[in-house]
Amino acid sequence: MSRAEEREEADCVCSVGMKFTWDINDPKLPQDTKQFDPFQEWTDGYVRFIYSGEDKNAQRHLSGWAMRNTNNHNCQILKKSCLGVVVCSRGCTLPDGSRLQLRPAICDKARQKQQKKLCPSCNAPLELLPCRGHSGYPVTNFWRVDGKAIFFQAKGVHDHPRPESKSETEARRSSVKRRVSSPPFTPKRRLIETPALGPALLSCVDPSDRISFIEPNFPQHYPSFQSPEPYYNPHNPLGEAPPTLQKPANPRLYMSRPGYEFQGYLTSPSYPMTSDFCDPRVTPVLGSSSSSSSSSAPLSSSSSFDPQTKPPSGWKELLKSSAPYGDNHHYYSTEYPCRYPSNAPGSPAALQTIITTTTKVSYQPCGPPKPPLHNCSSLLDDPPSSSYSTEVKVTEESGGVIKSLSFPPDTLQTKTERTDGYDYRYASYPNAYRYDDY
DNA sequence: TAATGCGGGTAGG
DNA sequence: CCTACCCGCATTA
Repeated sequence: MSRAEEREEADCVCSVGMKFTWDINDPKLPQDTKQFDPFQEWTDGYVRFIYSGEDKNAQRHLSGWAMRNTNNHNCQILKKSCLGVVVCSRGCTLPDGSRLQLRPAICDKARQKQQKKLCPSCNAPLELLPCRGHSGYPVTNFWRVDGKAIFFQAKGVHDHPRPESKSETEARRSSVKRRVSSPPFTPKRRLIETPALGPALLSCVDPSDRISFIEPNFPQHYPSFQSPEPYYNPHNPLGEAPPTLQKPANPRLYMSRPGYEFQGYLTSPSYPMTSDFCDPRVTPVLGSSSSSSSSSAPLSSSSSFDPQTKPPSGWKELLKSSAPYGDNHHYYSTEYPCRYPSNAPGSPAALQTIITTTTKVSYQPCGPPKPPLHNCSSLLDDPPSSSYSTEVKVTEESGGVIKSLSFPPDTLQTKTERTDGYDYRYASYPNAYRYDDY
């Protein structure tokens, strides 16, 4: 590594993972990592991190978001997709002014049960707000162990509030259990998911729990990475819908940007493109949809999102569950900056955010048993020592064409139009960029 | 009871 | 060839 790079490393604001140009599917991942990222509980956006293989949280593939295992038939890469968040279907406000934002149970069965419960606060049914931050599909997280490092890659921008973190949920459960075991009775209806305390409970939980994963030792080296404050402001009173594009400078945006676009991973234009960011190789192609996509004409058709057809299956349930809603669900539309991201206020690029990327995934069938697969370990068998050449990567990938589209103008309206109580949630399906196969 | 992972299998693109 | 996703199974906490 050159001296210059080292220096860059020192004052670079981006994560170690973002400094390299890699994709979770690459046969070879950066091997010369000298530094690891501190564990990030609330990753969001198209980010990459390289954690130490020793990091307990990374080992457990932890995430603040409720992520469930997804079978990608690739034993080298663990894939997880976001389940969203469970909220009160009525969007009621808890005594403390916050809103219920439960962590969806990971287990399908448990989740179904969970959804049958009622809001501990207003007794309205609970609703699962699915995540659709990745082209209308749930945000996905990928984990891969390679050498001494654990590579993490996330795709998509969560378009829903944060659920309780795992530790919060656990804390709540145990505290409830305690309460239940000691007192002779417990209001039955409170047994819901364990009630009311959505955020309220936070006050009962040891503060350390809120960020404490298994090893809370990591000082946030990258304060700009994760905001301690969820971008979704649960305290926002229902009545007053905040400025739509109000996205308070969201620190998390500052972390995910380098390196992507070149690969076709896209990066949200909303991510600051300040020059002090790392990856020097990056050549932002974002705003210029036309330039790099001469051959992508066909795709532009995808820009005509049709919430009615576009959204994946999960949607039906969505509709089903949200349809009954009345009106006071503004918060869905107004408080999810992710869906209506903005960078510089007033920036036209504001709505172009949710760009997604379809990365080619090398399907690596696992296990030798069945078909005489070439050992899927090929991925790992690569001489770990071989130095990783980002340059190589770039050239290889440059064969692809990044297609980009701008959000249709109506995206802007989605917000104001949404008065029906549910359609707003399906208004913006990006699918703006695609990675073209040669 | 759940969280997690795994992997077989399906559907749609 | 992929991706998303459903389902059951096993292990662990």
